[in-house]
Amino acid sequence: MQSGFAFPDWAYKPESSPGSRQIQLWHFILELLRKEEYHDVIAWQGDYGEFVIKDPDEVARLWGARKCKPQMNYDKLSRALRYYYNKRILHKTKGKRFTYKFNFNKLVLVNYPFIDMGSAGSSVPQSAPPVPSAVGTHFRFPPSTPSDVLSPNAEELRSPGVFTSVARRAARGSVSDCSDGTSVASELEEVGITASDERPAERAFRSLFLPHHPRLTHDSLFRMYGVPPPAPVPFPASPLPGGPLLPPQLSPALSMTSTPSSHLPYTPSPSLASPMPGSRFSFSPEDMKRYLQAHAQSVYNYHLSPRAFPHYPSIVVPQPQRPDKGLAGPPLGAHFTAHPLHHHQQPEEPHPSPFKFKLQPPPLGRKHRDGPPTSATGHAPSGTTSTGLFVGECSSSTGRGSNSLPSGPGSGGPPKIKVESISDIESEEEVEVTEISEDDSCDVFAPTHCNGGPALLPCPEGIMDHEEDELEEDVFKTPAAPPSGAVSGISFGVGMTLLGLKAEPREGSPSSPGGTQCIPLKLRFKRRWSEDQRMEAETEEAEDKKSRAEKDEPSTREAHHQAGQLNDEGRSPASLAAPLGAGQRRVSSELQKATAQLSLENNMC
DNA sequence: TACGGAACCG
DNA sequence: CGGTTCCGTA
Repeated sequence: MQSGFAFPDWAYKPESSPGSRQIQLWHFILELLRKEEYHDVIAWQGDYGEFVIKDPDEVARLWGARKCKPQMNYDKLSRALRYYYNKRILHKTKGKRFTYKFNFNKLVLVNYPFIDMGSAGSSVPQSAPPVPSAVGTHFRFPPSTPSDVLSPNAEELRSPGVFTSVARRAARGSVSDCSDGTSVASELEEVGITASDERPAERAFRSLFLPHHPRLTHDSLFRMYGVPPPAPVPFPASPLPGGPLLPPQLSPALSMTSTPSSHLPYTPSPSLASPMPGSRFSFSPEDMKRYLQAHAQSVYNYHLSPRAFPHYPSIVVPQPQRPDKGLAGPPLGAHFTAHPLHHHQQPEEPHPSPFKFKLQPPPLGRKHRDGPPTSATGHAPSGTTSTGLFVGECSSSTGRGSNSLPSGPGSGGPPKIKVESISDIESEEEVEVTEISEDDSCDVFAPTHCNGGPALLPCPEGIMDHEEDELEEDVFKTPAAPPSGAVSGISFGVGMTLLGLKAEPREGSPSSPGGTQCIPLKLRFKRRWSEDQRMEAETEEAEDKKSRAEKDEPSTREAHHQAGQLNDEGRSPASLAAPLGAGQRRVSSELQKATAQLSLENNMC
């Protein structure tokens, strides 16, 4: 058996992945945002992540088209958006009509790396959202099932990301199809076939994700995607000597962990460099990676849930390529260290790759409710759409009308208590702190064991969950800076800054085994992270708890227990609870990890 | 215009 | 789960 280091199921839930069939509203919004074509209907505005829906009806229409819900309208769409508030994916910008704000810091991109929203090139005028763009990178496609995963190859898969902006172009078409995208056809196309033109979006996505490892066989890809992989991969064959394989499990974890920070130093990120506040983030691979990482975590934390980002595996952040040393040893961690992937194509290159995207089947109407078709509510039908397509087929049966159900609470309901998290509000004053969660990587990933190798232990979900809950609010409200911060910050940038961590970690532990110079830095960062993290964790915990308290608890706890055993650093309950003491432990663990990693990496160093 | 509960759906 | 639909409220 292969070691299946597969990651636990729970780790992947394909359903919402980018490639997966159901597109999520926020994904969609992002897509629209990135396209200039739609700038008149929706566009970035103001702050980082803030966008305004200029033409609500149109947006709704587009969305409806995408989902094959002809009856969609802004009211409904907005409801959906409102649900995002709780998830913290979005916030409403108060006072401004139709204006919402993404919580990029924690979320998104992860799923849709390709979206580089703002990047658009500079083309976008002011509106350009400073959003981080495509961070495509390594996002791995989550296999549906663990079983799928399996092969080591798969691992490799995650390969380097491609950070291209491809996305942008790619995305374009996305809006359209109800019919078209649909499954069947598209699958075929994508499959490798080229599809050169159609559905750019899909392709793009796919391309992004695609692993470029040649090694991956179709099969593997196939498994991963569930779709046949595109054949040719544009990337060079594995550059890594070691072969792409490394113990997968380790690497991911490790890499995540240490990586981010460590590299930072070396790379001057443009973003940092440039003071641009809020403005855009550089698309350099490094940044992106980092960003991604960060997001990744966020995501998790976020609740976006694993699916969004399978735990570390997916991310694995490739290390930023080390500029100088080309050599790049094949550190383990890096399987994919960024190979030289060609990120090149920035401009808008279309990638030839198809992506699978399934659209959903035609809608049925809803059974119950509907009533007589109220016939159109008057959406403006046609016309506008740029891309034309859309909705062709949706069967719309729905005519929702009036059948009203009594829906009343009627009987018996057990009293539900809802607890809302009050704190949400915090956003207001919230500190922007945090963010840095990335460090979770450590914990979260703790997985070293988890995935662990050979055995796949199921990582306790709980851990994550709990942790993940949400720490996130963080930056959300940030004024404008996030991008840069985030990026750079990812590791510490933001955190530091915000937190005031400043760069100085005390380097308590003197030596690192490797002796490498690198180490120290890494360690430092780590520590820092850990600390931060802790803080966050605590905070978050508290907050969350409120809200979720009721629900989750039980399970969570259990999970924790396990967790505790497995990895200390993975915040066991205790650790969380315990402020410092635990922290130390954690640190040490981290150190170890770091060390380990270093050793791996140290080639580079 | 915006919010959010509730039921329902896939 | 992630909406969609509907609705009452503000």
